[in-house]
Amino acid sequence: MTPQRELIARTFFRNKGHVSAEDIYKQVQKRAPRIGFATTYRTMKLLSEAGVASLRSFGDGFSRYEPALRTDHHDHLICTQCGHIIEFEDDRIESLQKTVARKHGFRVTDHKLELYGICSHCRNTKK
Amino acid sequence: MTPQRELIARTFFRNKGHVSAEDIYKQVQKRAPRIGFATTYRTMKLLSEAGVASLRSFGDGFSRYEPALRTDHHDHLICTQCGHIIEFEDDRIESLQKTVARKHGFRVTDHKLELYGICSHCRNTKK
DNA sequence: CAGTTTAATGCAAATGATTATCAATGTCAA
DNA sequence: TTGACATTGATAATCATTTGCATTAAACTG
Repeated sequence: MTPQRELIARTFFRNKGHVSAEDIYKQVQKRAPRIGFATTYRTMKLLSEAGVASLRSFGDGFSRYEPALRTDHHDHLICTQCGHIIEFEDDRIESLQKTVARKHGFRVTDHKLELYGICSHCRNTKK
Repeated sequence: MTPQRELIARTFFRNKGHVSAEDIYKQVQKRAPRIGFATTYRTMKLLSEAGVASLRSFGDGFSRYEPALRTDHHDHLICTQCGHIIEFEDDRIESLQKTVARKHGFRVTDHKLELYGICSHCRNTKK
């Protein structure tokens, strides 16, 4: 554990998740401009391999990280208008997923559920 | 509609879906080696914009296309070992998704559910 | 401590998927 | 046929991410 890794990790956890490597890099830059993006990427990969961050790629060009410490499984509602992401959790969906997977002989290790749509805010302030 | 576009489209539909642009390019190459990948990418984008193909990006580096003609909504089970992808459909999950989204004030336009795990085949043939 | 091994940094260049550029070619209507 | 216009295909450009490598710093060793 080096100073730069510590700063990067702290910066990462300060966020609410869904952070891109570049986001983290920019934030880190403000505090320590000498840290290169290579180190940021490397550290995020380390955190990811250590199981403390998990990689998630939404449809846009680049990959995002979020803390993997939490025990709850959360999924995402993504507004296609303003890009806002909110998390949700639904045990009934979770258990149905397991059922479906079992039916197909799968042992599920992870899952990803994303609902794309228009959030209430955008719907109200639209045209 | 040009000959190369027709070939690319035909090739695309011959597949079962979840095809990457490069997959299509390679297949097209066998029949018409003079077609460049630029045309393949362009045509796939056209098909996608025309609503006849839909873009889907799983976690791996590149984007996949699948036919969008079907009326049913299907989701994916992805084996993290052999990469095999099978589709499934579950109305109960669908309706729960709508419920959850409504609760958060979202109007859902699309969704994506991916379950990652080990398929039965890989589980049986493993060490 | 001094010296040596080792790992981590940061810059720049490499990568890999995708997109844009552009000259050459094809299409088609007048 | 001629010109207007879209499409092609080869290549160069992009953009996020990786990697190579020389430099620096930390961690042992005696």
